[in-house]
Amino acid sequence: MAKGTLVKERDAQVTRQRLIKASLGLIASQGYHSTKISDIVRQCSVTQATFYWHFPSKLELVLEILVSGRDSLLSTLRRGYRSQITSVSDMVNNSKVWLTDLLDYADENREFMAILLGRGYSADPQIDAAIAQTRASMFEELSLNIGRAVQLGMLPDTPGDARGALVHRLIEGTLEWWLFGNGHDLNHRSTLTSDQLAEQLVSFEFFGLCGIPVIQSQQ
Amino acid sequence: MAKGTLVKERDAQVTRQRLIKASLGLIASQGYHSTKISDIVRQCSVTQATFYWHFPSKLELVLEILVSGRDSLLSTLRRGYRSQITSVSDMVNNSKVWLTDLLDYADENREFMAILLGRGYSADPQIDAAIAQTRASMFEELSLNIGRAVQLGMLPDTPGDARGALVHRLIEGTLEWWLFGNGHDLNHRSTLTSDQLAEQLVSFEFFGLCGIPVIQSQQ
Amino acid sequence: MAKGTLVKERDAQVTRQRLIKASLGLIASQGYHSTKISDIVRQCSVTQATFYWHFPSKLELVLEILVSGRDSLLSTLRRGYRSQITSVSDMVNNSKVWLTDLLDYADENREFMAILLGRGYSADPQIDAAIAQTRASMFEELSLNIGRAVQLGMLPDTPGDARGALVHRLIEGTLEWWLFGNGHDLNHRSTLTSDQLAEQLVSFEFFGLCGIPVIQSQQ
Amino acid sequence: MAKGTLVKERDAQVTRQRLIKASLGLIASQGYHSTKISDIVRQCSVTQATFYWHFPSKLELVLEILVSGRDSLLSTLRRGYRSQITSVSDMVNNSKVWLTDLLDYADENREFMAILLGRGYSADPQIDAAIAQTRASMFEELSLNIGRAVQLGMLPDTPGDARGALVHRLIEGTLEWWLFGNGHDLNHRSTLTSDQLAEQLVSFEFFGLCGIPVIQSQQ
DNA sequence: GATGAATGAGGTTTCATTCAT
DNA sequence: TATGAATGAAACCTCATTCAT
Repeated sequence: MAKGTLVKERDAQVTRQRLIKASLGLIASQGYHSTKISDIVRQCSVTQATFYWHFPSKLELVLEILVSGRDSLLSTLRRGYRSQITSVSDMVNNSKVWLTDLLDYADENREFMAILLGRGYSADPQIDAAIAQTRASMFEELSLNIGRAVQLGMLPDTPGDARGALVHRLIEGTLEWWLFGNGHDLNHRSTLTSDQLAEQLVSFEFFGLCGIPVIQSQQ
Repeated sequence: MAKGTLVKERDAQVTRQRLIKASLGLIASQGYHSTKISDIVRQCSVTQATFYWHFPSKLELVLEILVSGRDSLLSTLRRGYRSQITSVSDMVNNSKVWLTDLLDYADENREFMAILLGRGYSADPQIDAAIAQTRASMFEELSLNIGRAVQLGMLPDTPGDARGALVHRLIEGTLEWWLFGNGHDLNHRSTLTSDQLAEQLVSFEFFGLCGIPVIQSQQ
Repeated sequence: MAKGTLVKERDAQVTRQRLIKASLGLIASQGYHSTKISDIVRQCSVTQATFYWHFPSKLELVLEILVSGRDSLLSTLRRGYRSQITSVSDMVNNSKVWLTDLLDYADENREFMAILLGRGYSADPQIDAAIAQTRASMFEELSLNIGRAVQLGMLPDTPGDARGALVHRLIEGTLEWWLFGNGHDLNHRSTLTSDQLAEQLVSFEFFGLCGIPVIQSQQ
Repeated sequence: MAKGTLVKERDAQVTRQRLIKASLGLIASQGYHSTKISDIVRQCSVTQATFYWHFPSKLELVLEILVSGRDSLLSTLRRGYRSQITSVSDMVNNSKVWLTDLLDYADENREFMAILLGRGYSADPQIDAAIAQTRASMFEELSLNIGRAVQLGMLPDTPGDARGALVHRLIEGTLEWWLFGNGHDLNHRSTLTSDQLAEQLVSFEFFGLCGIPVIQSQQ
C-alpha cells in the first residue's frame, strides 16, 4: 500500500508538473486569455477534468505559477547581496556580478520572465496585481544596491531624484530586450553573453554614454 | 437632400469617433480581450450592429487605432529633429528638447501610450505586430540621434555595442513609469514635470549615476 | 421604421413567450435541475444564445415566472373577497365560491401550480424562497376568511389553536390532489368538477367527517 | 484471519451507515440534485471511490434509503391498528392514538420525512415513483381506518366521495407543517406536542371548524 | 445610418463514475 | 476495503458577428 501510494503520488506530481509547464509555455507565448484549458490539456494528453482535479481554476494555476516564480527569482537576487562595500569600483564590480546572476536566472526561466515582463498584462486584476507585486520586489532589491551607494557617499542624494526608477527601468527593459529582442520572441537569442551585457549595463549605469568604461582599466 | 446627406455623414463621423474614443479608453484600462463590443457600444449608447456598420471587426478597429496613433507619434518625434549639431552640450540640449516633446506628447495621449507600452500585448498576433512595429519606429528615431553623435566622434563606436538598445529601453521604461507609475495606473500623475524628467534622463543617459550633472551648471 | 420596429418587437415578444411557456412546461414536469436550457430552446427551435438574449439566466427566468404567477394568483384570490358576512351559511357559501375560484384558476394554470405545490422545491435557495413566499401569501388570504369567522363569533377562538394551519394544509393538499392525483401527474383529470370539490371541501372544513352536509339541504 | 475479516466487515458496515446518514441529512436539507457525491464523502472523510464501493450509484443509494424508510414507517403505522371498534368515540380515540404514533415517528425521522414530503421531488423519475408509492401506502393505512368507520355505518358512504383524499391531504399537510413550519426548515420545532396536535387534528377531522370538540369532554 | 433580434462557435467549469493500485 | 487520479459527457454562459427591417 505504501509503495502503491507513493507511485501514484509521483505520477500525480508528474502530471501536475506537466500541466504547469504546458501552461507556462502557452501563456508565455500567447498570453493568458488566448491560452485555453483545452490547449493546455491537449499538450499533456489528459482531459479537462484532470486539469480541474489538479487546479481549482485557470486563474489559480496562473497565480500559483507567479508566486512560485517570484519566490525563486527573489531568492536568486538575494543570493548576490554583499554588505561589505568600500569603494566605487567595489560597487561597480558587485553590481556586475549581481546583474550577471539576474540575467542567467532570467535566461533559465525565459517563460516566466516573458509573463512577468509583458505577456499576460491586463489579463485579470488578480494577475496584474501579482505581477506588479513581483516587479516591485525586484525593484526593492535593486534599490538596496543603489541605496548603499548613496549611503556611502558615492552618489549624490538629491531629493526629487528619479534615478532609482531610471535604473530600474533601464535594467528591466534591457533584460527584456536581451531575452526576447524587440519583438517579444520567446526563441530569440542575443549575440551577447550575460557577462558581456552586464558589463555594458554597469558601465552605462554608472558613467552614461559619455563615460569612459573605467572598470576594465581598473581591473 | 445633398445637405441632409452631408449632415448625416457628419453625424456618422461623430458616432465613429465616439466609438474609437470609447474603445481606446476601455482597451487602455482593461486590455483587448477584456474589452467587449458590448462595453464599447453601451458607453456610446448605440447598438452592436452600429459598431459593425462603422468597423469591420473588433480587430480592425484596434489596428486602425494603432496605425493612426503611430502616425501622430512619429510626426511628433520628427518635428524635433535638428541636423546641425557640433558639440556635446549641443547634443545634450537637443536631446533634452526632443525628450520633452516626447513626454508631452505621451502625456496628451496617455491611453494610446498605455496600449503601446503594455496593455494589449499578447492580445492577438496582428496587434502585437502593429505594436512592435510602432516601437521599432520610435527606436529608429532615437538611433538617428545617437547615430549622429557617433558620427561626430562624440561617442565611441564599438562593435557589439548595445548602447542603442540600452538608451531605447531606458527611455521607454522611464516614459512608462512617468505616465503610469509602477502599477499601470492610467490616472497616475508624476510629481515631476516633463521638463524635470527630461533633464534627469539626459543627465543619466550621457553621464550615468556617477556623472557630473553638467547641464544644470551650464544653464 | 416605426412599423418595422413594431413588427420586430412583436416577434421578440412571441419568442420570449414561447421560451417562458416551454420552460414552464418542462420545469413543471421535470423540475428545475432536470430542465436544461438546451431542452427549452430545442422546443422553441432557437439557439441557446437567443435564450440569453431574452433572459439573464435560467434562475432569473424562473424567478420571473414565479413572480408573475404569484401576482395573477393573488389577484384572483382577492377578487373573491366579500366583506359583508352575517351568518354561518353566508360564510359557508362565500367560502365555497372562493374555493371554486381558486380551483378554476389552478386548473387553468396547472403548470404554475405544479411548480408552486411541489416540483422544483429545493431547486435553489432563491427559488425556494419565492415559492415559500407565494404560499405564505395564499395562506394570508385564507386567514382573512377564517379570521372574519372568528371575529363574528362563529368559530371558537382558542389560543394555541392550529386550525388556521389545518385549513391551509387541507386546501393546499386537496388542491394538489385534485390537479395531479396522487402521482404528480400533470395530465391527470379529476372526476370531480371544481364546484363539486369545493362543496365537499367546505362541508369538511366546517363540519368534519361526522358533520351533516348542511349546505346541500340549504340550497 | 477469520476474526480480522469480521472486524473488517463490521468496519465496512460502519462506513456504509455513515454514508447513508450523511446522504440522508444532505438530501433532506438541499435536495437530491444539489447534494453531490463529493459533499457526502467529505462529511464522512472517505473518497468518492469508497462511495462507489458501497453503492452502485447515487440513485441506488437514495432508492435504498427510501425503501428502508418506507418499511419502518409502515411497520409503525401498522402497529397502531385495532380491529375492535364499536362506537364513534372509540374510533375518534383510536385515531388519535394512531396519529400520535405517526407524529412521533415522523419527529424521530425528520430527515426521511423531509424527503418524503417535499425535498427531492422531481429529482428523478425513479425517485418520484418510490416516494409516490410510499405515500400511497400511507394513504392505504389511513383508508383502513376510515373504511372501518364506513363499514360500521358511522360515516355516510356516498359514491364520488373525496373525503378519503381530504383526510389524507389534511394529515400529510399538517404533518409537514408541524415538522418543518411553513418554510421547509429542517430545524423547526413546533410549539405543539404530538399529543396536542393529534387532538386538534382528530377534532377537526371528525367535526370540522364548527364542530364541538367532543373528545375533551369525553375524557 | 441604425436597430432589435438571433446565431454559432467555443469557453470554463461541474459531476457522476471508473480504474489501477 | 479503500485510495488517488483520471475520465466523459454535458451544463451554463459569453461574445463577436450577422441579418432583416
